[in-house]
Amino acid sequence: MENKSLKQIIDNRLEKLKKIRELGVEPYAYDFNQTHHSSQITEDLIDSKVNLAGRIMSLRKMGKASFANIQDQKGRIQFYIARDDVGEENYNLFKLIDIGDYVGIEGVVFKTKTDALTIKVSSLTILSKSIKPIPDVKEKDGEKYNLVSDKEFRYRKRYLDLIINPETKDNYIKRFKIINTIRSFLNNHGYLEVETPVLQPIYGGANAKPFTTHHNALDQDFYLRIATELYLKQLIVGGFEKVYELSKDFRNEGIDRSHNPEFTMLEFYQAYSDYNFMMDFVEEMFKKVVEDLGLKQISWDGNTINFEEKFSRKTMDELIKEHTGYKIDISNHSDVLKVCNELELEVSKKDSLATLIDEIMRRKVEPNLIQPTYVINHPVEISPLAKVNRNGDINFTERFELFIAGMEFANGFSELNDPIDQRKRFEDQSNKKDDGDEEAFPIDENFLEAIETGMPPTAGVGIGIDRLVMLLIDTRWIRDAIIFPTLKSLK
RNA sequence: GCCUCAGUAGCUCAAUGGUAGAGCAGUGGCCUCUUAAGCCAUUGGUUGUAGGUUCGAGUCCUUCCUGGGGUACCA
Repeated sequence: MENKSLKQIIDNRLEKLKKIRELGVEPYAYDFNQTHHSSQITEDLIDSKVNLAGRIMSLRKMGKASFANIQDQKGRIQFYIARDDVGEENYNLFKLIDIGDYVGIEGVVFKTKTDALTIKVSSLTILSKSIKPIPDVKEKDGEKYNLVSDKEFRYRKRYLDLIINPETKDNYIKRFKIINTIRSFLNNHGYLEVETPVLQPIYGGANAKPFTTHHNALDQDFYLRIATELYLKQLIVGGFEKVYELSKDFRNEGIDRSHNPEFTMLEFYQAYSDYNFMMDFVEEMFKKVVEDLGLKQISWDGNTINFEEKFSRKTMDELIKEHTGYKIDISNHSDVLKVCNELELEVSKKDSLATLIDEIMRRKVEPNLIQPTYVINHPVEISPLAKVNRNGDINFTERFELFIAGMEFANGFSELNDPIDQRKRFEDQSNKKDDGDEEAFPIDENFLEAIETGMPPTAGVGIGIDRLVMLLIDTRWIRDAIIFPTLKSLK
């Protein structure tokens, strides 16, 4: 509960609220005519009349005249208010203003003796009285004081983080711009944005533990989707040729620096194309996003990443050779096992070939893929929805994963459209599940029937949007990229 | 899930096991060019929670809660 100190502050503000009403003023206004934002106030506007609105961030009261700063979406601006300019009544209202209140000001732009662009107020309107105080951050010479250091505070009360920390706001503005850029890119290429069920009777399309829920009227359990893949492909079967869905997926797994239980995923599918086409397309999309942010290269966690060069494409055996020095036949289990042991990886000889390869990739290769790199042609066992290689090498698939700065950003493939093969792959997954693999997914008969009806050759891609945002705002923490991250409730 | 660190006023931080303190914010006063405004005065604490050790616990031990950092699963 609130303790005395906070209660005292709130009581004082409630008292002021009462006094404002006694002056015949409604402290929660209905509208305000904003003619300018703080960032638009320049020397060119000196002597011009302007109306601005925003939140009071600092106050310097000096008896019969005062300075204060307001913050709007674009930044901050100082205003000057003097009793002789606004009149006794309006100045008395101003005296009841606190840090955190929203106000509207009408006035004229001028420069103070210290050359600060300032609004000389002719009339002040209170727009919203703040009852609960915001942390008062002080700033001098770019140095900030009393900044809230508690990360938990910033995550639980993101609105305060946004008020206090301009760079937090900048990061989320970037996030939402990135998402808009991606939408425009896909729309401009003839894609249709679609919606598919969040509540799914059978989960699939990825290897992950799902959230489970229950529909009362149907008396049936549903899963929150872990991926949109199986529904989007049914739309391809239905005759849509280019579709995408940009939305939340849910995975009931651990929370850490780079994982949140709900996260934003983009999946898109294009009929009559293959993974080679999609690698070009994804590359173009990434370059467009980076360009729209006004960048040619980006720095992330101390690395400089260049988006001007063509993304390289390498198979797993090429990459393993490059990063470990071992030239191995990745279809030979005992060779791969031997290399795993020599690299001191924690594996057992019972592990499948695909697991062993994956282990080498994850430990020794992927963290070193700093510049944009497509890893291509994954083992069929870990790619149950991808077509096998057209060159006849049926143990490997036409699949790619895009790595940048050691993180995976995209996963795509030539979609498996052979219904007989697809059923067999599902049965293998289902057997793994029966053997206790919690993340293998169950057989989805609806999906198989759709494929049996006939799906055109198609390529599809999934892109983790939160990761992309992390890359572009240069953070290692997904909580800096997700505006309301999942937290445990306080008891 | 495991390991580890942390939690003191609205915010930032102090306090050898020995009376819980400061700055900012708040409140009252003075102040018509201030900008971490200034000057004077002043309010505000069950030290995350529940126990224990001790003459005495913010400090040592244990439980629980929440979070941070690792790590596992994973995107």
